[in-house]
Amino acid sequence: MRSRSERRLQLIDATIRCIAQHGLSATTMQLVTREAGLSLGIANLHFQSKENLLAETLRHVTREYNDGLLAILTPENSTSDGCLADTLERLLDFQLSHGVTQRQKMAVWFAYYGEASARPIYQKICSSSDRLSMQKVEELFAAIVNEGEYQDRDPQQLATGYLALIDGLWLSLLVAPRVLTKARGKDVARAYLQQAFPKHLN
Amino acid sequence: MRSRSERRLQLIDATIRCIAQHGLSATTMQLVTREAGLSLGIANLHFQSKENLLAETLRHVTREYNDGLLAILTPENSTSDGCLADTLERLLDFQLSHGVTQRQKMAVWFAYYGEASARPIYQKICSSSDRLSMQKVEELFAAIVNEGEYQDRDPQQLATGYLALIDGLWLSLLVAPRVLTKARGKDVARAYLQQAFPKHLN
DNA sequence: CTACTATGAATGAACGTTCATTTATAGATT
DNA sequence: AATCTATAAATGAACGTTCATTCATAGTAG
Repeated sequence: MRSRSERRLQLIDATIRCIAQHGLSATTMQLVTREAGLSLGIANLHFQSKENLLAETLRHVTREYNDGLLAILTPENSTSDGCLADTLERLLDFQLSHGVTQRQKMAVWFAYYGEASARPIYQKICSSSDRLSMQKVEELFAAIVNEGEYQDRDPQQLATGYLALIDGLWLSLLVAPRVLTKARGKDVARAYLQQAFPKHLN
Repeated sequence: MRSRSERRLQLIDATIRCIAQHGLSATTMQLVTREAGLSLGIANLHFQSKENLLAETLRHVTREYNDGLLAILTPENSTSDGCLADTLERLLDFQLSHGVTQRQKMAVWFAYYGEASARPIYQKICSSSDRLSMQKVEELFAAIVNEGEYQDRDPQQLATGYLALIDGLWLSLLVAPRVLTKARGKDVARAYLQQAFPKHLN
């Protein structure tokens, strides 16, 4: 017998693996609980319903990503480490790191995005996560624009473009990994940032 | 009584509406045939199975988009109209046009992308469509780089980045239309192209 | 003993698919 | 023109399956 939080995590991990392997629509309670090595009824005990389990799984993946992002983009970290150029570099490294771009995570991410337009709860989680990323990246870009005296650059527009670019690259990595490698994707994102902030990236 | 092709189109249209409204996983044969104003059995008569109906619907949406893209990017059109700058402008207009960015189409598109990693048939259709876009945009960019004597620019990298950016913008338009408007999205994409080809866009 | 965790057979709702039947259309026959 | 016949289109009740959920039962810890 395990604690409540341990079982919850165990089930969420199994859910992630099921979604990545079988897709969201083919993920059943049988599949999830078997993947977790537990009995069928256990998921309803800890999550009440499948709908809730799926929402909690999305929250888990989202939180994991946001925590990683905040670790880089919270002011105390980005200033204590020194220059903004380093923060920019670390942001790029993180967003195209192995942990973030592994198939399992991306498959889960986009599975929920695909259903988001029809499910308010998914839409809410996804959009509030996006809003956070946008805010933090915009702050960073604004600071860089200020420091580098990049006139005629709009930090908000650059942030919108950068985050859209990252999303698009993730999608390509997921759907056509043969065509686009992670290294190449990183080059593309880096080129975008170099064009935007030539003094801060080389 | 209608012809085979008419009924097929009628059912595909109804499927698109159902996916946009209820999501892919909640799209049932009941829902689709009722939306089309027809009886339950009719979809199996014309498409054999639900799986096939869904695949044909994806093919339909994909073909529609590709046709629009090819109308702009086939050599005879882009040269007959004159300069490459116009072609670039028309590409941008098309990809952020009302027809392409309407919620219904984008919702369908990303619903399938979300399931693509688990369903080979979806993956195949999506990735082959992506490959076509990539090829055509790369050709255009290569011609522009040549014409504008943009040294140190890699057409393939620029095309990868541009298409990823467009995908990411579509995703934002779908998930958070309040945050990103179509006009703003177009500005962002235009800014990318301006940075890449300053002589060809103003 | 009490309270919590875990199991998995049982349940009923919902689903895709089938098929006997009905309806509509077009060509042939008178 | 009118009637018959052949073919295809369309219907929806019925079927078997799968699914999420429930719950009686068993196990475990304090």
